[in-house]
Amino acid sequence: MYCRKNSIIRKKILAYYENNKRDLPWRTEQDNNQNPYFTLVSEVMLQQTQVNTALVYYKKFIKKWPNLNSLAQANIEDVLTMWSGLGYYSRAKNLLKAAKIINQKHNGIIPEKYEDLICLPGIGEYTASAIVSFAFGKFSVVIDTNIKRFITRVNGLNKNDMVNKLKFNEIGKKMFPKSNSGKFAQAIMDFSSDICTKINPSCTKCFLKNYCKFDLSLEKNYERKKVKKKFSVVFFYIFKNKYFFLKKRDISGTLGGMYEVPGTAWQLKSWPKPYIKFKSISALTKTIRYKLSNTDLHTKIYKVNVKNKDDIKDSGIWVSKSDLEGFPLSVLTKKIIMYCMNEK
DNA sequence: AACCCGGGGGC
DNA sequence: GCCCCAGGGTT
Repeated sequence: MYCRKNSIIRKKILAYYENNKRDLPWRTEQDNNQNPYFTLVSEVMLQQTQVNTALVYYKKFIKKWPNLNSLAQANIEDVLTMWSGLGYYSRAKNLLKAAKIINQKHNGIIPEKYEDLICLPGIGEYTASAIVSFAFGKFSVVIDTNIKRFITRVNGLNKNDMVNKLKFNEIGKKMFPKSNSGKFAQAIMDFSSDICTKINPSCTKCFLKNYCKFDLSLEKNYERKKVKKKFSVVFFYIFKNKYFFLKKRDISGTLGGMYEVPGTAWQLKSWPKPYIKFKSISALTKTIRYKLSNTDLHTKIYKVNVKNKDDIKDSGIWVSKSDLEGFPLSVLTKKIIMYCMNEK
């Protein structure tokens, strides 16, 4: 059934986009014909990460690996080093894996079919539909949280409406334009970051205010807040002159393949064996409280000045400050190193 | 210090 | 569906 309201929304959103669209480096071609590789890299970086944060990494990444083939030849340590500080490092691993699979099974060409894309590691429903419509110009209902919020607000939905994935898709199918779905999705995202923001949306100046059933009171107390889990960890900054000791984490598991100053697991039970002997000679240097999405990390840092590098009965490497940019390090590891290096 | 933003994957 | 992922941002 033809819906006049959706037609007006489409027209106004697309017009807004023409005049206000963000100038982003992956939006290189026409709106439904973006470079598929640029789309892939940017959309993976934008998973759980906001545009301004991803931008710097995106530019560095594309400069180093300008096309899919070059990325497929890369090694994981270089990709993780590039990703250092961006977080959620399994994205980097999956992106490299996906590039290698595309090289082997798809002749180096990023597949155009949703069914092929969604089989690649790190590519889920959102990213697959984004590539399909942004790069290949096919109709696809792209659903991210901005678009969910938009659909919820325009239709005045509330928590009693039991809105789930299917419902969003159903509404989206009627709302997204048949020939410009990718452009429309990107338009809503820009609109959401500018006008239809989560907090304090600019409803009074919004060009859709007469077509929107949004009621601020409906949105209050939607989510209940989660309690962050607390963990205690100990790290050892072991140094001799300007060199300090780094250990590579096992490639599988959390932060796999990243380097760190050696430490305990998240639940502190006892000091790991190679470091027990430092217990008596080192004093607590610093406690850092480091908060992430779901965790509240209490880290204790011990600085240990060793006389001989052989004192460490553990596998690892000795590096100095100037070597650091060549290694994949998490933000917390960087903080610990910076603190210990600068502290007298 | 207390919130907010946010997609994939494993279960 | 729900939880986790070892971030970054604003107020």
